[in-house]
Amino acid sequence: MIERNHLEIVREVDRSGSLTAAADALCLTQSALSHAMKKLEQQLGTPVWVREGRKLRPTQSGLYLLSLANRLLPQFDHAEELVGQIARGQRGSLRIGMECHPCYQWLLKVVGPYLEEWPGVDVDVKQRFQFGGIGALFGYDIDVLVTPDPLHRKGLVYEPVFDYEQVLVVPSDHPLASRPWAEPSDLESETLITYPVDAERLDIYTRFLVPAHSSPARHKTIETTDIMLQMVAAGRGVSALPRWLVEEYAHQMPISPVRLGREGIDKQIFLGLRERDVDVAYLQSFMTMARETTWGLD
Amino acid sequence: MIERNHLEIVREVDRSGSLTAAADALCLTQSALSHAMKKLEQQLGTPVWVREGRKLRPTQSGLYLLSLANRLLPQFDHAEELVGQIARGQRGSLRIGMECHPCYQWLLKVVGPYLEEWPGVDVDVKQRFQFGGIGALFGYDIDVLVTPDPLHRKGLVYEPVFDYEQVLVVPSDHPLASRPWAEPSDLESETLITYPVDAERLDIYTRFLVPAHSSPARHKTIETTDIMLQMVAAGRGVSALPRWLVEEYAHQMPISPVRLGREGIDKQIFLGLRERDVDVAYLQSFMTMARETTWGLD
DNA sequence: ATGAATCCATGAATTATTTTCAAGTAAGGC
DNA sequence: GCCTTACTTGAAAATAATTCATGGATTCAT
Repeated sequence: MIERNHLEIVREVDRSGSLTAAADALCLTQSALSHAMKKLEQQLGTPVWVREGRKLRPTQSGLYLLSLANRLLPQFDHAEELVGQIARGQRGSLRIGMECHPCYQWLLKVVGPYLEEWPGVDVDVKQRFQFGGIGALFGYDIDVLVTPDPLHRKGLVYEPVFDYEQVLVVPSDHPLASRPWAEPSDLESETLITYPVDAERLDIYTRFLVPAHSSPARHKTIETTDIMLQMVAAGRGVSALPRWLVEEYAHQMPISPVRLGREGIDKQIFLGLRERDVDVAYLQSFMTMARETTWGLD
Repeated sequence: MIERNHLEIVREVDRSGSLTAAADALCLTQSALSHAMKKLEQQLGTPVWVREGRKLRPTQSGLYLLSLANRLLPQFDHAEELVGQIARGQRGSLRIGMECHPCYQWLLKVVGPYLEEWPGVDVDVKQRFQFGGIGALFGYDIDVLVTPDPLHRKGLVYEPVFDYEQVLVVPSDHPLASRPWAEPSDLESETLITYPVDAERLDIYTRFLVPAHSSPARHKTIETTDIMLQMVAAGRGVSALPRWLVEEYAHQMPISPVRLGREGIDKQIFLGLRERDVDVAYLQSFMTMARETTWGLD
């Protein structure tokens, strides 16, 4: 009924003062405008203008349509601008899923500069997924998954963003603190503090304790990194975290990193995303910035 | 580019969950929708949906378009509803021009009930016109003119709404108060108070004093009826006003009406409007209510 | 007054767009 | 595996928008 072009005509006639001038401005003939508005007037059941001499005077309906045009047309224009930005990958929402607890500290470093560079992108972080991180990716609950386990699935791609060593954290005055590395058996008299996730997802079990058939004296779980490290500093247990993270906290509290085994446990963090999205500019940029941020940590 | 029908499609696909269902709801074929959206996607440079199995998942652009649709489409609907009301004369603006000072009191009586009956009509009253009341009508500054002088012009129509007698107002204890009528010479010792308009527009001059070559001792002008009558009541002068108005105020203050001359001065008030507007329902109704309100005054 | 110029309306012809029709492809259910 | 469902696509048909050509009305200048 009322279409965008009708509003365009009403606005332009008001601006330029005549059908003829408006037609020029809109790159149409005066006749086209006349026909178009006549049809609209028939549908509305009221004239939009009345002829007065050789001028057009807007009727009440015309005045109302004019106000409508001035209200709606800018919204159409703005919408097209915005969709254009989305199309060019300059705008969108970046929902980041985290399957790696301590990575949250790292993520905070990446997000700050990223938000500055991509003002059109809204960032959100999710840490709990009903069907796992990969399910969340497929289900479009998230756009990027931060994970240490790049489980390959068709339609997903992974890219490593940084390597780090997973170390044991002990109080600075702990006997292990001065040892070059820890043995699994060293933990048999300790309280091990971890994030509350399945043991299969904890490297200290899968790659250190389990192969040696060891286990800690006690096992506690804590949600947040800060509290976890305060517990360690207070001598209430030991934990396993990335070396860079421990070194960062070591300035503030009496904790020390200890290598896990002679060779140490090396880990990699990957960013996974849907194959379909690899060309989206703001996602690509996130990958790049994620890799670059790493350098400052090593 | 983005047209109303595109938004309509986006909204309906979201509602019904598939192109096919949306097509049914919109009374079009599924193919038509597919073509229409494909064209839009080409213009925008981004898909609106991506196929996922045999479902469509909205992209970022699609989600944005959906929010746009939910925002703009109701405005289109509302606009059409409103224009329909304007077309049926149920909505509009009624700007009333007054060329007759005391009529303002009368107008107040009309407007109250009128506003109740026509909730869609905005009423405004104007009392000063750069090119006279008729100029204001022609210039679309007002829609109705309340005037005692129905100056005929092509394109205008007048209708009498009420008759009244213009009387002299004197303090109740004034010698003239008990006389059956006043003579022009009676005013030669009086202060005459009038509204501040040209003498040619004051009947007490044109139809009473001037024919008798009389004039009052002094002439003062006052803008407002209330103050004018308080001045009269206080014995500071006499004035000329409609009898109904004087009788109304006589309950509250010591003033009395006196006929002007043996025959009295009879006047008529007309409503003038543009011929083009005579069929507008809310204007017609105003005329009717204006006439009816009069009855209560006689 | 009269003629020229300006502006809008209108009907017919043309052009463009939208819609349908008729296959075709791909995924999901049995 | 086969049937059903849902979207695509290209071509044809239907519809709508636009232009062209013209006419009527008003204004302006002579």
